[in-house]
Order: sequence, then C-alpha cells, then structure tokens
Amino acid sequence: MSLVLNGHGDGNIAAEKQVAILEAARQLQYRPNVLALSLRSQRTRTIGVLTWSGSSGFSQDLLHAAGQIAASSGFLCILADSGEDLQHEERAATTLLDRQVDGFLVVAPELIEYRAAEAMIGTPVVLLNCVEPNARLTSVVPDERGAAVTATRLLLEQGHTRVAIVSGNLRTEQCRQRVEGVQVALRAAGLPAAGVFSTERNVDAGHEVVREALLSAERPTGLVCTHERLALGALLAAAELGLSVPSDLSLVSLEDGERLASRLTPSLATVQRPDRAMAEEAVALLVQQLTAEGEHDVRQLSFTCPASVGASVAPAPWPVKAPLGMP
Amino acid sequence: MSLVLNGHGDGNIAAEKQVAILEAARQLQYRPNVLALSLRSQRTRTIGVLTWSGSSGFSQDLLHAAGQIAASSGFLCILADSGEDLQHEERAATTLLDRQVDGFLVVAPELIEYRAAEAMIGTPVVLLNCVEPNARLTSVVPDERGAAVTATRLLLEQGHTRVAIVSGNLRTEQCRQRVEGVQVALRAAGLPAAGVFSTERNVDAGHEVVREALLSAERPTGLVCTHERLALGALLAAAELGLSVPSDLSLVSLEDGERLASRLTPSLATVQRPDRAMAEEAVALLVQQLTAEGEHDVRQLSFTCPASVGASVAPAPWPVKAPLGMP
DNA sequence: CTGAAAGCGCTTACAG
DNA sequence: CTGAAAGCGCTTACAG
Repeated sequence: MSLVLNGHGDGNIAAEKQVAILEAARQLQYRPNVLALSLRSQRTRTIGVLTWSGSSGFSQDLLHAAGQIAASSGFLCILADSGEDLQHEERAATTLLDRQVDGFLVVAPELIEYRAAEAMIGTPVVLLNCVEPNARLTSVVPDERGAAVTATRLLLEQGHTRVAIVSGNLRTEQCRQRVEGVQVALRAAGLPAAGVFSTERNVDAGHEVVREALLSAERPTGLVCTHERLALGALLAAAELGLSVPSDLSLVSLEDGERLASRLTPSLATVQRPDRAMAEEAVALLVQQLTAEGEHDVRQLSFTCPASVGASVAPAPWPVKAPLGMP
Repeated sequence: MSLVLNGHGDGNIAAEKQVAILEAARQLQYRPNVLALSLRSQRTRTIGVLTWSGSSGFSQDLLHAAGQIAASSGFLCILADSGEDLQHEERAATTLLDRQVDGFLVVAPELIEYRAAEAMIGTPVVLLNCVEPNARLTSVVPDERGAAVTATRLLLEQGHTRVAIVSGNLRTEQCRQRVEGVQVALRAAGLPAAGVFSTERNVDAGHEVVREALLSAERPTGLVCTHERLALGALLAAAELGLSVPSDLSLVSLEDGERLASRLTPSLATVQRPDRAMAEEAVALLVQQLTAEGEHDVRQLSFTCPASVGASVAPAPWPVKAPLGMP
C-alpha cells in the first residue's frame, strides 16, 4: 500500500488496484503518521534552529524567513532559544539532538564568530549570520565590510571629505568590520581616516556622541552610522543644534533589521542586510546536505549588501560653515 | 530496564541491579530515543506555535519567552509561520498536526480576534495576545483598554485638560480598544472626548498628523499615542515646531514591543505590555492542559499593563500659550 | 523479582 | 503481482 501512496506503485501493483487505494486513502483522509515514518527512516525532516536574543537582537526576520523556506522544502523548524547569550548552547543542542533533528541552523542576531557545541559535531550544520573561526562549517553572512564601503561611497560621491563614524561597541566583530570598511573606502579615495565615535548602541548614546562630534572644531559634513538607532540619535542631535539633514549634515546608516530607516523624516539612506536572501540560501544549503548523498563541501558565502536610497544625503556644503562652537 | 530509568524501579527491581543499570546507562551515555517514546505514548511533548508576522509584527518577545518557558517544562516549540497574514493558517495547523503536536499556542503580533482553523478542534489550544470571538478558547491578553486609561491618567494627574489621541488604523481591534480607553478616562474626569488623529503606524505618518494637531486652534497640551512609532513622530514634529517636550507638550505612549521608548530623548512615559508574564501564563496554562487529566475550564485572562516612568510628561502649561498658527 | 512478548504506525526486503 | 513478516526503539502488561 505504501508503495502506491509513495509513487512506487507502477510496475509493482496493478493499475486499478492503485486507483482503489488512492481513492480509499482520500475518503478516509489518510495522513501518514510522521512519527512512525521517522522512527523507521531515522530521519525526521526537522531542522533544529539554535538562536539567542543577544543584547539587541533582531534576528526576527532571519528566523521568520528561515522557517518559511524550510517549510517549503517539507522541513519544520524546532526552535531552541538559549536566552540572552550562548551559555546554554550545549544543552539546547543536546535537547534538539534528542529530538533527532536532521541538521542544525545557527541563527545569530548579529555577525559574530561562533564555535559549535561539541554535541553538534557529526550532524550537518549551517551558520547564518555567523562564521566558524577556522572556516570548518558552512556559513552564510553579509559582507559587512563591503556594506560599509558602499555606505561611505554614498557620501564620497556627493563630495564629502570630512566624514566621521558613529559606531557601536568596537569589541564586536560586526562593528569592527563596519568601521574598517569605512576607513578602507576613505583611504581608497585618498582621504584621511575618519574619526570614530564609539558608544552604546541606543538612540540616547548616539544623540550624545553625535552632539559632541558636531560641536568639534572639525565638524564633519557626513556621518556613517553603524546602526539605525545611532542614526536616529544623530537625527535628534542635528535637530537640536539647528542643523538641517541633509543640507548641513549628510547621514548614512547600515541596517540592523530594525526597519526604522524608511520611516524617519528625512528617510535615511542605508545599506541593507539581505536577510531573506541569506536565510533562503542558508536553508537551501542545509536542505541540500540533508537530502543529497555523500560528502559536501564546506562553503563560506558572503552576501553583498545593497544601498537603499534615502533623503538624508546631499552634496557637501561648500564652503564648509564654521564650526558651531565658534561663531 | 526502563522501569529503573524512569524511577519506577523501587519495589520491582533489586536495588543493586538498579545501581548497575544506572551505571551502565551513564557509561554508554544512554539517551532514550524520543521518537520511539512518542510513537509508543502518542505524545510528543511538543507545542505547535502558530504565528504570523503581520503588518508591523513584533511578536518576537512573545515568541522567545514562550519558547524558553515551554523548554523549562520539557516541551519544545515547533514554529509554523503563516507569513504576512493568516491565510495559510489551515495548512500550517495541518502540518503541525501531522507532526503530532500535543497542543497549539497561537501567538498574535497584536491583539486581534482569532478564529481557530477547523483542523485544530479536538486539540488543546491557548491563545496569546488574541481572543476567540465567542470566548470558547482559553486566551491570555493584555488589558488594552485599561492600559489606555492608565496612560491617560498620567496626563490627567498633571492637570492636562486638552488631550489628543494619535492612533493607528481604527479598524484594528487593538487601536479601537486603546482609543476607547482614553475616552473612558477623560469622561470619568469630566472632560470632553479627545480629538482622534488616526493614521498609518509609522514615524512619518505620526510626524505629519501630530504636526497638524499642534498647528490646530485648540492645540493639545498632552498627547496619548497608541504606538511607539507614532510617539517618535510626535517627538520629531514637536522639535520641528520649536515646542519642547515635556514643558510645552506632554507625551505618553502605549508600548508595542519596539523597545524604543526608553532610548529616546526625552525618554517616553509609556504603558507596557507585560509580554514575558503573558507568555509565561499562556504556556503554563497549555502545559497544564497537556499534562493533567480530565476536562479543563476555558479561561480568559487579561493582564494589567503597568506604567513606566519617562521624562516626557510635565504639568500642563498655564496659561496655555496661543496656538502656533496665530502669533 | 525477572524476562519475553506485544504493539505504537510505518516501510522494505522476502517468500509465495 | 501480492501478502505476511521483520524491524525502527521504546514501554507496558503478562507469564514464569
């Protein structure tokens, strides 16, 4: 009977008998017992998703997208959230393994280096938005450095030469790469390195630090913010000091999934993380490993981040106004 | 053997034999096969979580919290995301049912009325942040109306008498209840109903509509916003018109999970949705239904929303300044 | 007190 | 071409 239902009937079962079986199955609304099937085949068509909310986590889109795409390949995602950070990672992995997940998808809220829990070795793993330090696991990440280069070019194209960086904590891999990208772009344009204003990743802190930057003697005409909240802080600081964005100050931000940029006034020019495409690719790679036979190459995929137009960038003012501090 | 491992050994198995078994199990790192166990017991210790991202969905916290709490009771959550709205709900429910989930948790990104898919009847269901129109399913929701009353009182206590409402789309249950709450509070204080400025739920739209409100002849001294993005828009509009928050304009917002309020300058006074407590309760109710025997009462739980202090409220200015429009 | 058997619902060889 | 049996890994009665 299962032969028929699974399409292996031809050549084995008489045609009319097949029809009868199919009809009966329909009438009884027969649905196979997935548990029994899994027990037999030792495969559950299930992906264990390891995630954690992080300090400012916005993996929400990545998670939603991954779940939908997995579902379209007949895989279901079991979520194991290890809380604020990854300390319960090992236990979460074990729990998922007990449930016989076919593979793991590790979804990080922001780009980090990730060391897989010991329990996971031997099971297919794909990393989303994180990398294994020794590149021994397949990973799908945004090209953060390239994104920062792209962002900076938006300012350079408009003739800005006095650019500053507003960044989150430089101890995070993400911020380091983003800041580096800006400096690379400036160097390539023959400009000196930008001043880096590093602070907590929230609107208040951004406000404060940008205020400071705008009051400095060498007031920048263009700002690259590593995170949307910082850009919002910058907007508030500029308003407070009577500077108009973009005519007095141009603003570019890298996206971090908050979806704030397009909703501000003026709308922010940003460089976006292609969450959906990345999730799609990561799940596809994992599903491929799970369904195809044999060994698979470890791959490191880096996604280009596209620029998104906004009203926060204008040509550099010329001549540059005197610093606000000295009238 | 399983008797020992499951703690039913005493009285059945010789003590020293039990020790031997336990020791062997440890050495072999024995972990029971959950699949086989489920097939036998017809229970999977699995909760199917039905969710969708909605137009502006911020169920992220609810989801994370639910997953963690379920895990602490030995239940795992399988996520089924039905995309933008609930049109694929039925299919998602069926998929989860095929996986033999023990029960359903429906997590709505914002308060709505929810009609359970037909496939789900017969399986325990708890609704989180939504209600069944005929109150036939257990649900856990925030007291949106009460939250709006609380918010409004923050203004009334400071002597505000000219209050306006900035609201999202009034066709949504959530906004309706929030607006209603404000009016109830005003009526109770013997004040006339507030003007309602309803618009899209984003910063831009909030900005625009608040600008209009502030330029009207009867300029309000206090604003209740139904969503944080609208409050942010209000902040920008006030800054643009040279009004200071809170000395010229007091601002209170209801929270919607964006976590923006505390990060703005000035920090927003808000009334918060107790996401974690709600998720905890919802999961607890479901787990209880799944583990205890017999029938269970259908319950409708409403959670009080606590006010959160912020710097955006001050006593009403007196006398009220002339409207900005006529100097 | 202990060991062998039945059965959860499936699929895959294997006789007939 | 078809039907009965074995087995995935567990637990729960049921003989011994």
